[in-house]
Amino acid sequence: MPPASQHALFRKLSSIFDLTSAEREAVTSLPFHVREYGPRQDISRDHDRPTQCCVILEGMACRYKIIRGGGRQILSLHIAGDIPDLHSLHLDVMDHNLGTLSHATVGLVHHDLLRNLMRAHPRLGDAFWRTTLIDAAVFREWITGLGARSAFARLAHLLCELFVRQRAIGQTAGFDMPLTLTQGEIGEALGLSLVHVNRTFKALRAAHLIETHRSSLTIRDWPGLQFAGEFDPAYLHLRQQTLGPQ
Amino acid sequence: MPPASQHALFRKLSSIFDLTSAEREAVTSLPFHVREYGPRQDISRDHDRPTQCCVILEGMACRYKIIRGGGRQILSLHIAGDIPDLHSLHLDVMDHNLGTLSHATVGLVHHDLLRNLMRAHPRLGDAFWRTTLIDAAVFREWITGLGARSAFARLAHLLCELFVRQRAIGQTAGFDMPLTLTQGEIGEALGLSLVHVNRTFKALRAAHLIETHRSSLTIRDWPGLQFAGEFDPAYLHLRQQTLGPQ
DNA sequence: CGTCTAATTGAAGCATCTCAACATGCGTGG
DNA sequence: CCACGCATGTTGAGATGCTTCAATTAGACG
Repeated sequence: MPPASQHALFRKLSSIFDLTSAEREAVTSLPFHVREYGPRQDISRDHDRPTQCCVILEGMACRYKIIRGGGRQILSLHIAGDIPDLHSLHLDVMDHNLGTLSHATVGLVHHDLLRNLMRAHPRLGDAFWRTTLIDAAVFREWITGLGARSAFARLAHLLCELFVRQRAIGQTAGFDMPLTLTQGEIGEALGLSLVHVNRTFKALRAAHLIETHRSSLTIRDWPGLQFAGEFDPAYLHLRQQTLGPQ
Repeated sequence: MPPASQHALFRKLSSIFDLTSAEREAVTSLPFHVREYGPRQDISRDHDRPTQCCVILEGMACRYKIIRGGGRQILSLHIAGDIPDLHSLHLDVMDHNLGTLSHATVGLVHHDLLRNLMRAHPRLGDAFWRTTLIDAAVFREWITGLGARSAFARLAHLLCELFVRQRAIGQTAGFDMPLTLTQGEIGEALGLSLVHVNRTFKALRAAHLIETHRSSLTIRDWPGLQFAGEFDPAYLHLRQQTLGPQ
């Protein structure tokens, strides 16, 4: 149980509520099995019956579904601290795939151990439940974007969400954030073609809202970008302090 | 605590796992406050901080968000047995609205009572958690439809979902099901204009997949409709027997 | 440097939207 | 029981946001 793994999970839960020292101890002593994945590898697949959950420790992963015709729809993006298959604790069969986007390190924990932890510490159980509820809140926001917003607003919104979530785990510097997703992957998430994502990036740049670099992005006009994306971070249900300055 | 309310909630939980007699007793003795709503009334609103949860006993409700410009995006549809604001137990602030579509009867239960129930019966707690996870699974499927499927497939999929869910609670007769949603409301759910929903209905009829009546719909070709909508009921995570014959 | 992946741009096509008109059905009051 | 009014459903025609196909450029890495 390496320090990095404790750190990511502990930070995640702390970003949600205050742990007592007993709870902290219990989480910290959870035995993880650490595993490395290359980019574009599946962690678990549609129809699988997982027996463990994974905490992302490093890198980026996504949930996705395969569409008839060969394409895929990305359902959510996951960064360090996320537990993207926590639902498998109570939903036996996977109804989607979970895979990496970049190189990633994950910590694997057996379902039984998590169940025991939650029985012994009901408040921790509630905190884990809460993380799955926040997941659902993010899904709702994505539905809204896909159903009712233009490509311009959708992309702006996605960038806002990534910025706030990455800032909450200390991965941003000022208004710079890492962005290793390809435009094709962003298209798979936003339900847009690669070509149109490219044109939409161009439009966001032309509106002086962002600057793009190789594998990072700078927000030039944060209020403007939020407005363009109709972004209100409330749906992320972060504690006030994790929203950070600005 | 009228029999109808017990019935809907009990059936819901039974459709998810086997209750012991003690658990059954505990659920059955939950004190509900029954309330009636007219069509198109809000049960709770964005930014509210609910102190109770509602079980739909009769009628239809939906979650929705208001979009800049006045439109709205419907996020999910809810029928008898659903607890569409169960998330408020752990997410203080509503990030969307919850309103009725038709006339509806709901049973209200205070958060505290639910929390006590779950502390006393952890397996019931898991069952409630599971219902919110199934909600999230439905969101994922909607994201897939909105992001990657044509209007034709989206509408077919929605009808399949409504059919299976209504059949699971005994609201269908053969291949007939009630359908009180207006085409405008369906458009708000599918991210389509009212006009295009109308044309898509016409196309589904022309393909001999469905027949439409005033406030009900008959599925003429169930395998065909499922194929058209790329519908696989696995994401609803129903127990096998509630999937019923066929 | 050559090779590979990702980003960029142009041009034509199409799914879906908007605007507008009209039809149908149902409830209500006279 | 009929007549009106309102909500819902239906259809036509033109506009547009996004897609697809195709080609080119730029960057990263051995």
